Amino acid sequence: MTESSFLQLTHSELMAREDDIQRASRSLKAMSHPLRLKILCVLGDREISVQDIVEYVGTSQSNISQHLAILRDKEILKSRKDANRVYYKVGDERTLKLIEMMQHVFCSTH
Amino acid sequence: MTESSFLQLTHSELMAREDDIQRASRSLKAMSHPLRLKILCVLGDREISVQDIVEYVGTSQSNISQHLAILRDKEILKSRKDANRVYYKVGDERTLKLIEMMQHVFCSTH
DNA sequence: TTATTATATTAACTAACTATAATATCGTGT
DNA sequence: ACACGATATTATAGTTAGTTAATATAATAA
Repeated sequence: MTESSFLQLTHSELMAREDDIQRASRSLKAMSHPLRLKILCVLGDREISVQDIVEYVGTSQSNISQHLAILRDKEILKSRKDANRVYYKVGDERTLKLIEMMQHVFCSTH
Repeated sequence: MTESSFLQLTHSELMAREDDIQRASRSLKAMSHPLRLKILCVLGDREISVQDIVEYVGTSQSNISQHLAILRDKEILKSRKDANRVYYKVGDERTLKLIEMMQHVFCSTH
């Protein structure tokens, strides 16, 4: 451990990094489930209702609802209620960019 | 489900997407653990030995070794043996870009 | 008010992940 | 051959995440 940028950090800078790591890993973990990732890809920059997501993704309504709750709790998605339907979309511009970047890295056609 | 880009896809295109989703979620899951994410951030574009990673990240040698194995198995990291030491670095340029993008999205200072 | 559609919640069971401790392997120097 | 340092592997036990089925809530329509 002769050369280290880490050793030049103050205590509070190290703590900030630790916070970033914790927050990032929570978000990434939320995104890393196949069904949830598929939800994100289906959404893209659109806003889609729960029942349409169920049809696109192809599993039970209960299962989708639970996965949507996880993405909502981690602030990756936000929801809007209209009449008796609920619409979901990606929470912010940076998350959307990250999803696009993931598609660039992992998708054969993008 | 009136308007759908998904409905215009052929069977093999849908299968390719399914493969992309599976592969991406496996990789993201591997990256989404706090210790593994910290390893990736510590590495950046450098090549670092196991014992230095142990010191930087701060857990047992056994624990680090197991997490490195997971990242290696998913082809996120590659390793090189020199004498009785093993050096790790990020597997390819696209993964490195993705890590930088994650830092851009999640880190207070980057 | 009753029925119906859309979404969310809860319970139960199973499977997967994690950290620790103990042990094994592998390379190097004596 | 033996000891030592570096890394990997295995076993175990605790924890968390996943799917399914059943039920609840909430809005609308009849």
